[in-house]
Amino acid sequence: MFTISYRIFAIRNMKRSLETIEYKKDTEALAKFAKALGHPTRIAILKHLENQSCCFTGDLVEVFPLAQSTVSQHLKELKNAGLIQGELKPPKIKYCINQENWNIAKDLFQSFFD
Amino acid sequence: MFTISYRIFAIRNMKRSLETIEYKKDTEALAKFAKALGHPTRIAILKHLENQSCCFTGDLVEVFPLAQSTVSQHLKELKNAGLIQGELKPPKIKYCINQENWNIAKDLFQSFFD
DNA sequence: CAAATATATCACCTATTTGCGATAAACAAG
DNA sequence: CTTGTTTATCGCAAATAGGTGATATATTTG
Repeated sequence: MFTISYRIFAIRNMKRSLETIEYKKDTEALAKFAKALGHPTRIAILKHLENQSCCFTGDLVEVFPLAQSTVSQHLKELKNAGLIQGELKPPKIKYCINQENWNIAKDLFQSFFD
Repeated sequence: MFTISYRIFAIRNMKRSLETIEYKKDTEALAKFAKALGHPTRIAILKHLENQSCCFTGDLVEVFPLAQSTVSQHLKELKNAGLIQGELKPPKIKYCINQENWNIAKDLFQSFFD
């Protein structure tokens, strides 16, 4: 088991790099959008926004059996990914789909899948 | 700051549920695919497979500056998500896109984005 | 100013992800 | 059976994600 060939292999098998990898811009962008879509709650929020066109945080808290802070967190991630945007209607915040980035994401996924 | 109204709010603001949420089948499926796509290395692997149609683990280890075990992990996740499949060509393994699930994912994303 | 309302953020905990080196496993060839 | 080749898996550490209750912030209204 601990033969010489194993040792030789082990050396060849070692870490290739410590630097962070450089990917193409499109690859990074697609991965970022996909990551934001990678949770069922966030998919459901976006579907909800597509139907309603817009809605408030409170509406979503009523729809999902989650704490308000949890819903807020998911909205934050969607906003960071650029998929939604919030418009202040004090004291509420109206969230809508960010149509510009939505189209970018749509195109990225479309061309990715041929 | 610690007024009565805060206490009343705090109670209303508490956890809504401890059970796991039930989502629609499509929502779960889309989230699962998206999660698998949520890392640039995995996007790059899939793009590579789309070009080459198929390739071995070793080919990918040469393409990416990552340890062999790391590449293997990413392949495992893509396989678990159903996006790729491995065919044994001992001692190698030839990975290809799972066309059936690929089309399912494609349709899910397409109808999600309208 | 005080109270109410709506939302965000903090501190905390647990679970998952990402990466690695080392090792195991499967098989072909000598 | 031993060696070499290729890939998977294990064990670990660091980082990130997901959820919560508590608290902060901002604004309207009395």
